[in-house]
Amino acid sequence: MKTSERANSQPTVSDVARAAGVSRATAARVLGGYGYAGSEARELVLDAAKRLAYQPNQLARSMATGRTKTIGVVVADIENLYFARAIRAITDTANANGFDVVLANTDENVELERSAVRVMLAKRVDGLIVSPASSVDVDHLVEARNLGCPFVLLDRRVPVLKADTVAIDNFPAAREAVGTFVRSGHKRIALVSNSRFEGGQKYLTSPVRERLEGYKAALHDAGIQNDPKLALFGGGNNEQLAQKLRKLCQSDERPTAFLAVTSAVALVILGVLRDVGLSVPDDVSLICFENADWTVAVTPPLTVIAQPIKELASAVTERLIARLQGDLKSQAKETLLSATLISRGSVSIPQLFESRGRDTGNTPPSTS
DNA sequence: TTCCCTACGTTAGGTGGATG
DNA sequence: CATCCACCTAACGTAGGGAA
Repeated sequence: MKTSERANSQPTVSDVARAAGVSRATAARVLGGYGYAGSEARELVLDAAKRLAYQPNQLARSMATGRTKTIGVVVADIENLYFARAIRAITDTANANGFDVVLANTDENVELERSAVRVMLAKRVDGLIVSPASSVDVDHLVEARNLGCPFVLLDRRVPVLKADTVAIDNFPAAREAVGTFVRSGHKRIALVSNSRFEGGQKYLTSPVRERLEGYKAALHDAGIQNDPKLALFGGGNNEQLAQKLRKLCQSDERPTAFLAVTSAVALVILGVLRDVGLSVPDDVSLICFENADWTVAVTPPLTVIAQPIKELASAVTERLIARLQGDLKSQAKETLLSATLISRGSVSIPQLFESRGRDTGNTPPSTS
């Protein structure tokens, strides 16, 4: 059956070639921008393509090349601001390099992640960008690699995979944040996360684990004994986290400072503080990871640890594209980007001190 | 039921003609 | 003979039709 005889079919290279009076191959080379083509033939082909509103058939192209020019992105939570911003930058970078993006959400669930990777492989994506839910259950990623589908890890490190990774250097960032509390005179400092903690620290995602380690290191630096009750984990449930926080805030062992591992957790903390009648920074100091827009719109504006999400996501995409464009031999590379503490107004000297101060900028609070 | 063949649209390598 | 250009065609992976 001839192409032109099929009903409802879009014009193909054959149609363009026939309309232009050249061979199929010549038309294909002009339209594909490869190989030789005379200027006269080129003009005829482009004119015919315009007349027929020709659009390349990506399915056929993929069949011939074995490439789909598609990148699969598997992240834990697309509602999370951090990932939303990352996806935006990944899409921009991918598009600029001629790639499309297919997205999957896993809700931090390894089974969903496994299934998402399977779907991506079935769709024959050229490569994957993954923010793995687990640093232990990664057999599906090993399988993807064995099937010739390269991947780069976004934000989370999984040493056992020896994979290209682009992440934030969380340890010093958390250490600096806690150090800021310490320098203001805080001794009871809590770390708050909404992660699951069953099975212990090794089951935490690497950013949370590294922030926890940075937190502990800063306490150690200051000679403050680590109180396990002050590391709070919500188990993926905001209400459960709020309950734990409420209980802690109403106890005699109430912390005077909170380090939130995400801006979403900071929102939960602010809600609880309002409920129990505590204010920031007079009663409690607060620093959170993520420079979310709302953190400057609240009173006081929050001191945050800003992460270079755009750079992170661009770097991860560029790394994958480099792999796809032939860099299959070079060793896996781990890139760590620095986070920056931005001092605003949510850290002050704890209540037990006679005088109060507040960080109003980059200068340390007065202790006079 | 199983096996083989063809169609789909494009790419890419091989071939050969025209020209200087 | 070298270079440029255009044509021809195998191959890609899968669905579906027809033959055995």
